[in-house]
Amino acid sequence: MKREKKIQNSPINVWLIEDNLAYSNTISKLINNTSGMKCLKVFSMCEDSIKNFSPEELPDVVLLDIGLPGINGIQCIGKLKQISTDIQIVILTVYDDNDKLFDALCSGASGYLLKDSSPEKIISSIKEVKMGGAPMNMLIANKVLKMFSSFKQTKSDYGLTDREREILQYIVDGLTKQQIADKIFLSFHTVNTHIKNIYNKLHVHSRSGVVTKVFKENII
Amino acid sequence: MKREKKIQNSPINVWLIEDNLAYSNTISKLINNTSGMKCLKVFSMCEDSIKNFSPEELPDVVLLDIGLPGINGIQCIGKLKQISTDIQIVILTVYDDNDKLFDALCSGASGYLLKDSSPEKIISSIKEVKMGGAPMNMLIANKVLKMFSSFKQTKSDYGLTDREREILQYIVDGLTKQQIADKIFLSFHTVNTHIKNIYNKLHVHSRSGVVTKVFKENII
DNA sequence: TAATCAATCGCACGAATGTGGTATAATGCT
DNA sequence: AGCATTATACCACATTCGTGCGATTGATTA
Repeated sequence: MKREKKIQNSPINVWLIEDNLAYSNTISKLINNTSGMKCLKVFSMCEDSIKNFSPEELPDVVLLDIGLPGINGIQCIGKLKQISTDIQIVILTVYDDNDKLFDALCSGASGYLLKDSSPEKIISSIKEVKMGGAPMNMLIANKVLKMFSSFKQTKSDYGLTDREREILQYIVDGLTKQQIADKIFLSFHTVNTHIKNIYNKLHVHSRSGVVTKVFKENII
Repeated sequence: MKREKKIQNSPINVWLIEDNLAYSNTISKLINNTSGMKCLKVFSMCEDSIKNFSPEELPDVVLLDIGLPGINGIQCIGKLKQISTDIQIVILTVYDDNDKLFDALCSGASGYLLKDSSPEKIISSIKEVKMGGAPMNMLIANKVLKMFSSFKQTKSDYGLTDREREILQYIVDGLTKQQIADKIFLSFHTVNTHIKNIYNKLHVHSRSGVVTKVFKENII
């Protein structure tokens, strides 16, 4: 009973990592003026946040500005997550380029906000990420989804036949011509011919070339 | 002036592809009872939506249930996008597994809602996607971001030295030992030795093996 | 100081590769 | 019926590869 009450009532412990003093003042005040959350620590560098922490008072949510001096802000995400995966990290930045966004998400960020976000959006994002959500600006969410569609494999085929594709797979697996011949009960010469044709179709002249092409262009 | 007014006032043209009649009735009524949007067509199969369309009356937004009979709902996304990339597709489904989600996003979906979403969420999502956003449920957004962190390369290294890594890159590029030697002004024998060491460290015995390992385990 | 490691260079040789041919039977298309 | 494609098979040969061995130099470390 007491425990339950504590969990419900304990404010969300928010840390802020941000080098712009004016902005960090604004945000920390905003948070502290909101019931249900407290901005307990403010750092201007990632290093400080990692050094100055004690295991008892881990943050629930970290608002992190990437692109500030000192070590790479992106790396900071990983280091914080290393301390505890329970720390939810929300990026708060002016950068909206795909590279930073992608790197931040890959490193384990749970949210991504641009600095032009409204105070209401920032507050709701803190609540949302605490509840297991992934707050983002509309623009950011759109970029994230577009990244997926850019993953879409073009599946080049180069007009390979089924047999050629089969043998190509064995080449990628590292088998020699003789091993391939044995495996699919063909003559060494037949395998040799197929490989010749594969090389012609893919315009390569070596095993390394063909394997690299297979992976880079998602053949097979 | 007149044009501007038309753009502002023309309702969002929404299509619904959904085989559950009760649910599709509910949703289409919900949309038609909301000012600013109209549900002009309802299909129970993807095929119908692709056949029965005329270039003049393209939808702005399609609410698509994946996992209904007929062709794969995922493929439907691609086909609709092929007709026009301006069509914004929002998935509306009961499935929340990573595979369906991933495939849908890769195929070009601009939003992903679960069927337990509130009517308000559905309406706001239609507006949001029209404005260039990417509406998702909290749970879905979280899954999407988690997918990114699962991409994170482990960067196996196998204790390769800088020189070895350099030569490994040339192998991947398809150069022969002699070509590598010429390129970095080394003796053929030195390159040979480096490659021997690389093979030992990576536990491979052929060029195909080493290249495959490089790509599968993100070495270099 | 001794030891270890990385980078360099060398030789030898069997195994495998890449490439130039040619040829036959089966299948499908038009 | 004729043509194209595919899969099959063979030969030959120069090139390249993989791997066994050993050796010297310089830098770093114990």
